[in-house]
Amino acid sequence: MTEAPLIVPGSAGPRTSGAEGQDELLAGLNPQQLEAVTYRGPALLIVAGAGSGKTSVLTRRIASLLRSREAWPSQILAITFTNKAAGEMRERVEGLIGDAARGMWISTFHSACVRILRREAQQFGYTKSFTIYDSGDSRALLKRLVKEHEADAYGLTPASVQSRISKLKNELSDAESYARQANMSDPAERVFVEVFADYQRQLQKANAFDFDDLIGQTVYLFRAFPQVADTYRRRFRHILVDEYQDTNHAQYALIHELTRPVSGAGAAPDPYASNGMMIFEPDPAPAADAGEPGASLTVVGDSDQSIYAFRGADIRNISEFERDFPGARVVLLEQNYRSTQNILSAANAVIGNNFDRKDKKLWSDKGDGDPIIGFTGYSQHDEAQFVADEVEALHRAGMPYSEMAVFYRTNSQSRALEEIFIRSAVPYKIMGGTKFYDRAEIKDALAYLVAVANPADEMSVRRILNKPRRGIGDVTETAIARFAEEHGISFRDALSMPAQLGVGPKIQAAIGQLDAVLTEATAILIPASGELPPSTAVADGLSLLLGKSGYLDALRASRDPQDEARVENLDEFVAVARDFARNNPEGTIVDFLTEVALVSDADDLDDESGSVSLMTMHTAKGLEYDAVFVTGVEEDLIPHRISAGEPGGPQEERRLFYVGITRARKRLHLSLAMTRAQFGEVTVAMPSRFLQEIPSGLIDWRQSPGDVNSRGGMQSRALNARRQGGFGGSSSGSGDRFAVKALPGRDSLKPLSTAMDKFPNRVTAKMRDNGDLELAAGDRIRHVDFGEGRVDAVTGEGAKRIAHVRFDSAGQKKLLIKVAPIEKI
DNA sequence: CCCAGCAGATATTTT
DNA sequence: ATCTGCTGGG
Repeated sequence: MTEAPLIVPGSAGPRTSGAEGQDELLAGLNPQQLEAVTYRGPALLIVAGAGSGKTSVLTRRIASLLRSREAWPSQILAITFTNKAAGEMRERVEGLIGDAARGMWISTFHSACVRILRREAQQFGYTKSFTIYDSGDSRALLKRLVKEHEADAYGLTPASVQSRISKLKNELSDAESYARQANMSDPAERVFVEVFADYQRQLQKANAFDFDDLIGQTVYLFRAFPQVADTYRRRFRHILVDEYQDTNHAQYALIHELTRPVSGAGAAPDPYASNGMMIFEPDPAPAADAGEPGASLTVVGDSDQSIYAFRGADIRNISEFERDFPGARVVLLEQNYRSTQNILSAANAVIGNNFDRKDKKLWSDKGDGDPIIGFTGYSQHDEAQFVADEVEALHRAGMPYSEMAVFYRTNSQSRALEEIFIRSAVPYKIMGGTKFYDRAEIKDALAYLVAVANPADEMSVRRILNKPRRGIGDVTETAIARFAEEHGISFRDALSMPAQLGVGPKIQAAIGQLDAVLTEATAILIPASGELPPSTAVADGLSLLLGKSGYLDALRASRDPQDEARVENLDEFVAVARDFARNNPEGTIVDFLTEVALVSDADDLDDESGSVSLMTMHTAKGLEYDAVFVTGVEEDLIPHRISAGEPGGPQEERRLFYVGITRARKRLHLSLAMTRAQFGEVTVAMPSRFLQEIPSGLIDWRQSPGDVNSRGGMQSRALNARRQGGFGGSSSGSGDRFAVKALPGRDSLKPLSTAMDKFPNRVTAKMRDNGDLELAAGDRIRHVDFGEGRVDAVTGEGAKRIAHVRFDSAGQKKLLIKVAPIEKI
């Protein structure tokens, strides 16, 4: 990449002079930002470090294009990473220039592709009411196929097949093209190809796309139907892509297709080229009508924040941008307007350990700010308590809850935090994670809607077949499927002829009733004559389906206490549908299902709600908060254990950690726990190597790993037995709190160990080494926080012995004997 | 066909 | 620890 060209405003390439009003759009920008907003040319790469104001630059660039009349809103396509980011960008552009912004496409890759596919689906064997399969749906389908093909005999699991298919689709590969280059003498490969091909057939039959197809099939569409592609090439004159470092090959290809010159292709394409599969490396269509040049492309990215390699993000898309788009201008934004210098110094020190990156140092003129706070808990609950306490302290000091966020590496870590937050009455909300739409009852409700919207989607019809219980079991289901097969009708249509299925009268009645409900709902949701249904149709249809199917009644009649919550969830879902109607008066059931499929919980825009946000570090990308808590900063968590074996894994984890800490404006807290429960097992955790990469002077440990660690007694000897080793630490000396002096040369190439022996003897009054404490049922103990109690039982062995204690006032607890602050009395 | 009880897998990150 | 899927008795 080139270095940042220092540009004098006005010297930039061909540009239309923005009329009056441009000045305010440009106010307060630094020279690089100004260049990024005003440069006009075919291709622009904005390398934007964390917090360098790229969103502001992007929105102003769009506003500037619109205000100067260089573009109509409809000529702009802006791609963001999440729907939430899209919504925010739209709001900000509208804030700058008002209603003149209406008509722009600002959306994610997936949403944009769905819009295109819905319009063009008929071109290649789909209908516009196609279903979108989420990961769970495709997993379910693959589960069936793996079984049918007996692929498990070759070591294939639904999960592994799913991930392989996804990776291939991200490379625009399909079963056929994969088979051409695979070793087909390997039976496992053959059966994989079979499953892959069958999977694709089933999707097509169900009139469904999976997430990856949304991108890949759009690329296919553009390549197979140049005149369709031309429509969009003519339309979108300015394409802007945010988070470009996280685009995968399919997304890259899509952008490439869209930015080609209009081909003016008149040649009739073969609509069934390659049997409905994707086409590869097509010859560039000749520019017949010497028409429009390709759209202008602006991409924004930061290779230090590339954290989606696992789903095919290819960092080369950004690093080779100039090669791909000759004549591209590159602008570097390095001044950070978000964080204090302490936070940035820590971030720089950490990311500096990635060896294959271009050096880039963020700087801030905000001053040092507060030190980073470190804390080491005995357990994840202890850690969570620290976070909750600190949140409360900050709140009392005047910081709104909505300005605080807690990050973790894996979704499962949110549990402990939730428990403690509830107990501490800290208002919080979880972004992403186990989603509302993942609950069984919501999926059931969705399946009812899909059964109406897209009856070809057999999976959905099968799902609701016996929900609620109608006495329809495996035997009946197979009978229906066979009848449909024999008569060449769909599974759904077979339901309308219960008498011919050869099943008992009771079951016939049940099927007939289900068919009637679906038919009635169809009349509401999809009026025959083609007139638009009323905006309340979706909510009405949903209520009808849930009511007349007996689904709600069955839940209400149940005495399982969980079912009460399920009814509430369904009520909420109906409320979601009503909300949708209010926001989208013209919205159809298909629009509703699309939104549900693509808009995750994290996209909810109600940040005003005054709660602390909990999310994974991945979800945190693009967001910022006054105070940030990064939790679970432990080896095997961040960097995650599984990443260790993957090429580039640890480096990606480092970037992820970097993303986490650069979200903070004023206060950053790094915390970890010495023990963590996973799979019901308590494991001993070690501080993350990344902690040592932060200069010690920047972290103010409330309780350091050394404090919590035992004083090297027998307990930790086993752990110490691990080879200790140094590793090119950050140029800024690693902390003496971490006793780096005791380590061998830092240029040692040995794998880094974070064995606790790095954390010296800093025994505090609070810490104990209970390694040899013998406890038995009936013993009485005293706990620092919980007071006195009686041991009910002791389970586990050695370092993992757990005391089950009934405290006199604090109730029942399980304690890891080795580290719990307890004593026998 | 339904249910209870048990065995086994399962959690990295996301659209 | 929790969820899913299987199995055997109703």
